[in-house]
Amino acid sequence: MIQVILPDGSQKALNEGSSAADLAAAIGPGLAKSAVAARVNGKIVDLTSQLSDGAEVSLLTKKDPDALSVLRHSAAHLMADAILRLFPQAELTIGPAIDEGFYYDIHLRDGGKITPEDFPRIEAEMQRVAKEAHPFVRCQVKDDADETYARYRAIDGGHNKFKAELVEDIRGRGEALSFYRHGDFVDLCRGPHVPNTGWLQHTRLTKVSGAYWRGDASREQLVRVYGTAFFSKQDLEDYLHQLEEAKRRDHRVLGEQLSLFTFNEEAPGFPFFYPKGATIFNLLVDYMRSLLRRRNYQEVRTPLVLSEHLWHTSGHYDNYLENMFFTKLKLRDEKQKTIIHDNVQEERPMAFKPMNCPGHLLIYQGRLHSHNEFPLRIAEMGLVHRRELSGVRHGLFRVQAFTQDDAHHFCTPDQIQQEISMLIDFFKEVYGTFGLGDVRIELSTRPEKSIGTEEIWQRAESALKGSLDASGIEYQVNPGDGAFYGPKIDFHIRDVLKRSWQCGTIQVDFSMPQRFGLEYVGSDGARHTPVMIHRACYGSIERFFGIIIENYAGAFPLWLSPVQVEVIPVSDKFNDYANSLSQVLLDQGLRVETDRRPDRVGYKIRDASLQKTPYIFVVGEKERAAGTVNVRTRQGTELGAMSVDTFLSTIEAERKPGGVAADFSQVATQDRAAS
RNA sequence: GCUGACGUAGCUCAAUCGGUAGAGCUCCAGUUUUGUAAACUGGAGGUUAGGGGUUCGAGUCCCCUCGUCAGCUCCA
Repeated sequence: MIQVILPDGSQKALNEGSSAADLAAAIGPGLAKSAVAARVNGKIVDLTSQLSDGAEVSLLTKKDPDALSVLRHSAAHLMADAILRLFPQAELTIGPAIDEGFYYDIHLRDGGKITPEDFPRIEAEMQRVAKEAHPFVRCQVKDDADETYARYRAIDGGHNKFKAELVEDIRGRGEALSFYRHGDFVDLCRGPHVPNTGWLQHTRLTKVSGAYWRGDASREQLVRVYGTAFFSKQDLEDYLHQLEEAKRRDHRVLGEQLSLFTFNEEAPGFPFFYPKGATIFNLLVDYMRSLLRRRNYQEVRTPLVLSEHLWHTSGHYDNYLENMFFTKLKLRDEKQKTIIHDNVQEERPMAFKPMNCPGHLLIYQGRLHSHNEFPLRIAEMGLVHRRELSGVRHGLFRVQAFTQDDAHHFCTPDQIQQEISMLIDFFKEVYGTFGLGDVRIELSTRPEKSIGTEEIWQRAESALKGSLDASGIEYQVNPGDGAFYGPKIDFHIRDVLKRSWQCGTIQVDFSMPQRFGLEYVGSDGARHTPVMIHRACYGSIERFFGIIIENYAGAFPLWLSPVQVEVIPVSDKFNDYANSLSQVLLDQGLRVETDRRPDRVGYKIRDASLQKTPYIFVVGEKERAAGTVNVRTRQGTELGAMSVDTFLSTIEAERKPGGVAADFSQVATQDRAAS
């Protein structure tokens, strides 16, 4: 007999040689049926794996997030099986589970291809094998003569050099080769897998793209087929629905439909904001400024173009060159005016700023500072330019010029922790205003390309860590992902579709102040080097704008709506009344439009609704006579007639950033009763 | 940057095998004076992304450049 320890600390006695499946059966028939895999001493393994005496065992059911990746990994095997049957020239490489599902990288001899048109027959084949419920069988291989190994080598033609490379690597590390077989299919795999292919009924292939063997552009081009898998049909349908919902909310499409912004071939990767987009952009800035004022920030403005020399001092030239735009001169030939000399070297070559920090450092240098004015918080809505590889541009999410709500805090080392604590609360408040309360924090440490000594990095990293630990906030560590001048914490927020976006960042920097020779006079009367904290909350205002477009699906809350009220006269006889109403609202600081086009009411209402205007006033004879407005919401609810004063007082709270939606349920009846 | 797909009116899309570039929306003009998600009629709008080639003839076939999209890689 052996004893195993269950998650609740209790012990269970089992026969020698019992598997995790046996344990599940011993606990109960329900668990035996729903168990997917097991976690033994922290490692996820197959249900069929043997348990040893004293092992800590927990059984994974479909509710466990780790079970989903086991399922998806198994689905990758199933897909590879189906593809081999349908594409005889296919050679398998690797096929892992990923966040959204799984993929398999496949090499096609003779340069064939797999397209989405092939998905239905691949899926049909997968479905067929899934229904047959073949068990996944693990085999450990001892030597080349092993039958399973021979079968593996032969399964896709027998000349698969990718497999040979993988096997070589594994043997090089002195590890045993393990294989998984289901039906006729065998694949090299560490496992674990679900018990049998019958678990894989709810799979779907999603897309296909190119990839390189081992992510190396100089190696072979592979076809990467993506799919996803779920335990239940409902989960799969929910996922597919969410994909459609994300498509419906695409900020690039909504940006055009709602006349917010556009792009033009003449300036690839640089957004053009239409009046409505500029309105929202400015509202985001206004809101941020109001918060900055309350926290004693001082806003500055610094140049877009600065000398190349400065970027050498800051370290950007050595560490950020590929992302920078440099100025080039063109000059007419002095003798022959028709000749233009291109790329003329300037005496003082200049570059566009990719970051605002050097400008702020120069401002700091402008006078002598005292510790008494610390923490000194210098802010700027700074427009930065960053050269991007052509393939990575994406709407407002990835542009070549963007505005950072940037700031730099200059402080003493012992002020770091309070500054960071303040910032964490500050940023969370901002995200909450947009309904983005689900915030995740990541700490990134020293990257390969960086400036500063190891000691300085240690200090900066422990300062950040200390602040996070002191705040009692959970965070995840990303080794080697920091900025070149210092470690950082990033804020990742989840939108209504549970998608994660990186927004805010806080970076502790001991290097830059040193490089620029910054000083302050301490209480001891001596000169010291200040610490600099780089921080941005929206991150990029352009990107944040894109995020909230998708988060709200274009139906902005009242305070952010570019047009808050659309006044629609039922015919041009009531244009004067409509104009006078709109003037009243304008005087109250609302953003109003009057639709005086000679069209029918229905047409104009439809138009305003499609533009997602929060409130629509329909006015005609009745309203003019009673001096009222007839209010309709963008959801299509008719609130009935009410006075403008009633309307204004009811929406008062909703007009403020983060304000709750107005409740008209009492108002309309009151007004109706009064009239 | 790499791989693949794509680029036709301001927008969304047609155009059979290589044979006269077309529709809806938008816009403009007129009629209608309109009551809660699209009134009617007419008009304007194009070097088919740009350049080169093949052909009697190119939106369509070939090459180059630019851009867009999906990934890869990278990032705010």
